[in-house]
Amino acid sequence: MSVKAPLQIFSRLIEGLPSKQRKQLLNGCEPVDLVFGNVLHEANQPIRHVYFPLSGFVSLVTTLDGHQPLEMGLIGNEGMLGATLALGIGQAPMRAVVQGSGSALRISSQLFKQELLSSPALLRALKRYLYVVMTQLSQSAACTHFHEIEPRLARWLLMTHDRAHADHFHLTHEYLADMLGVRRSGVSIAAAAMQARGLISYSRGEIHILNRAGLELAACECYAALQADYRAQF
Amino acid sequence: MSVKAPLQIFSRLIEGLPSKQRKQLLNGCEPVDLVFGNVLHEANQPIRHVYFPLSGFVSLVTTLDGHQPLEMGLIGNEGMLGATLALGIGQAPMRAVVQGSGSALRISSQLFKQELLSSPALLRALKRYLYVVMTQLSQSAACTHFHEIEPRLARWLLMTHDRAHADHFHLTHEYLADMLGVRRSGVSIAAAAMQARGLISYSRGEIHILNRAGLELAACECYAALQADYRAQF
DNA sequence: TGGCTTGAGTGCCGCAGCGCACAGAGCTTT
DNA sequence: AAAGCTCTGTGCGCTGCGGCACTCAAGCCA
Repeated sequence: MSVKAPLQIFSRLIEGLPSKQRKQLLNGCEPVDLVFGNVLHEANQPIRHVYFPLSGFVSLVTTLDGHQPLEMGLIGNEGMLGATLALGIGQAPMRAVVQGSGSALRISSQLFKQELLSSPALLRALKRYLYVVMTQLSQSAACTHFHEIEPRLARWLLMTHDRAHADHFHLTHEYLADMLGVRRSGVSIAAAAMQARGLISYSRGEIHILNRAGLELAACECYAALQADYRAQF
Repeated sequence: MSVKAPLQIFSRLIEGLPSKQRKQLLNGCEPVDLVFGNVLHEANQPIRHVYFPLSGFVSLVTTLDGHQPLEMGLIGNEGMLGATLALGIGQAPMRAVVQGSGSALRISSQLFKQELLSSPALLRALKRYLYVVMTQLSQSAACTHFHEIEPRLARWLLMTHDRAHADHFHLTHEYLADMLGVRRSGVSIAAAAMQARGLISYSRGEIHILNRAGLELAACECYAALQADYRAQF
């Protein structure tokens, strides 16, 4: 995908700013491609750029010793990467990996810090967003622990669907297994069940969302809870 | 336990402030007893008071539909309850329950907000603390998912030990099971194993730490990781 | 066209932890 | 002293999932 204008896809965080501050922020931003698999930053490493995904999306993953990674958060055009700068901390708490190719706006950390100083609305938005991220973290922690693979997979697909702005996206079972912290064949079984019910279809990594309403029924309540948390703040 | 001077136990967060700002903050604080089991605030409810535990400690728990609660964080004299006020949000992300009876300092949210405005060092400390909390959330999410009961229990006992400032504390297996999100008898088995190895002893809810070094070996690396995260900021 | 790589289906075994249930042991209450 | 409650030990059957491994199908490359 090239860096062409992402039709009608904006960063919701930026759009929420008053026009003057928005323009100034956009002034410091440059469009970039998000390429599947790229690591935007590692855990405990400095944040060089702040990203506002547009059509692409990014996932935050933690890694634990000899285990596969585990996804803790998904960031699309409803959010941003690098919000911890609002805490005055230029370090990333987790690894950020591009989950879905697409476009984003980015701005250097230094410029962004300046923007934070001159744009109170931006700071306020970031704080709210940070709060949302915290609630998301605890919600998904509990979800990961208590819920079974299939509802979690459904939730995950819904969240990805929201951020991909498309009815299909490329993701292998292997990859999904990493996100959910489970075995690859566990995903295969859950996905097959959902395909059999006509909720999705997939082939060689191409996943199509066929029945979104059905998926919502199949997902655990965490999906709705996370949405509600976001809406409560924005 | 009465509200007598908690000998030599201070709030590390407050102690880190420059003396003028510290005094002013302390001025607005009142000592209170933390009583085991008390709920200091519910999830998504307004924060009335900010607490700085001294000898007592508090745990943050999430609840999911029909499941037992699950602990997401422990707060002792190294931290505070209500840090989200630094985000300008007067709402609590999770339920806060007193885990260990003891003392704390508390201050009303309103007064605290004023302090935040007049004390830049306080604000900075809060921001750092919030960052620590975020890293803790993701670390324990992964730990809860991947690690087994025994190492998790050991980690939990260590964390409690740090915050209880005593070699023994009162906690039933039932309660521990809730914190870890597991079955009560699962805790019984893990605890019995650790008792057999001479790491702890317990009887009717009274747990004694006998061999801290051994516990550290039995714990998963998450304990060390969490400590490192905290130290990196303070 | 044939081989290679990647993604997915499937099966087998093992196990940690669940749900449940009951029994015994130690404190508390009257 | 007896009754009752709370806390812990223990057992049984079940299941979701891990580890592993093999097969097959679909693209890709030469």
